[in-house]
Amino acid sequence: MTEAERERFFLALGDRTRLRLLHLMGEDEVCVCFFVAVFGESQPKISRHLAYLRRAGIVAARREGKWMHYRVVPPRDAGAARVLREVVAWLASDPDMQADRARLANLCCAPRLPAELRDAPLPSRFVQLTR
Amino acid sequence: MTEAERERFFLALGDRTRLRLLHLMGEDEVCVCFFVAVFGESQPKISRHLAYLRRAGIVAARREGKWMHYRVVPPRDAGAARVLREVVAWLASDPDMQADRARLANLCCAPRLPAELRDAPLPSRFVQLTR
DNA sequence: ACAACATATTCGCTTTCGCGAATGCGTTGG
DNA sequence: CCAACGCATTCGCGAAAGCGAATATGTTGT
Repeated sequence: MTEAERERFFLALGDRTRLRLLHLMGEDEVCVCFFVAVFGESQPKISRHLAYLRRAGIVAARREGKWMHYRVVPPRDAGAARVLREVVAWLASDPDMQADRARLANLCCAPRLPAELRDAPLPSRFVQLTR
Repeated sequence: MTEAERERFFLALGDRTRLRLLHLMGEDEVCVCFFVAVFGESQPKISRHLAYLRRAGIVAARREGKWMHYRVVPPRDAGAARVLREVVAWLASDPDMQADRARLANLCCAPRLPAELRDAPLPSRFVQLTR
């Protein structure tokens, strides 16, 4: 990992929106529309921050038709991977971050999803075998 | 630790000069003049970066007469402290960073220090019992 | 008291970053 | 084929960050 890549790695973590994104992903894969819904932020803003994290090698994207899923991936550099694991653990213990998780859970387990999430693929931890 | 403090923490790590400073300190305390000598950078530049790290709660300063010593300190937040420990370990395995350590060692163990370091207090790992 | 030393801080400039608004692009359903 | 959807990217602006040069501040030796 070059010096510039390492700088980009830490700068990518130096923004509360990007940290919230990382925490909401956790060990799971999350669709972009859920980030927009949980954070109440504009879609271009979320998209730009995800691009930033992607360029820093911290998340990976997977397209499923028109739906884009994102997940945290361990960076190729072992040292960076260890740092990132500690970061995610740190975020997991934060009450404000946990509120985001709660909002995601409330959303996904609601009797009826809002219109704009009606056909959205749920994060796998919320997928029931019977729907 | 507030959201803003956490952002500042990561942004503080998002600069190669500040990372080199952290690595050169390691577990030791280092005088400002050695940073200037090893990096070959201007004193105001080094000073400003140290101030940045200080404000981020990553280093602490100790004045000894006119000499200023800096050392890495564990942040008060336990999560931040764990992340920082991983960061320092990561830096320790980096060849370019190790070159800085080598330059510091060469400097401190030289038969004669350069004039501007003549009276400077050496990092404790280079202090011999007999001088 | 004062000059010299070591370091911190400010000023002004340039570069980089974050964001709303707008737009571009790939996919999908009719 | 085309409109609608989901998302990525660009534009332009304001804010933040990095740095050289200059200066301020505390300490020390004469």
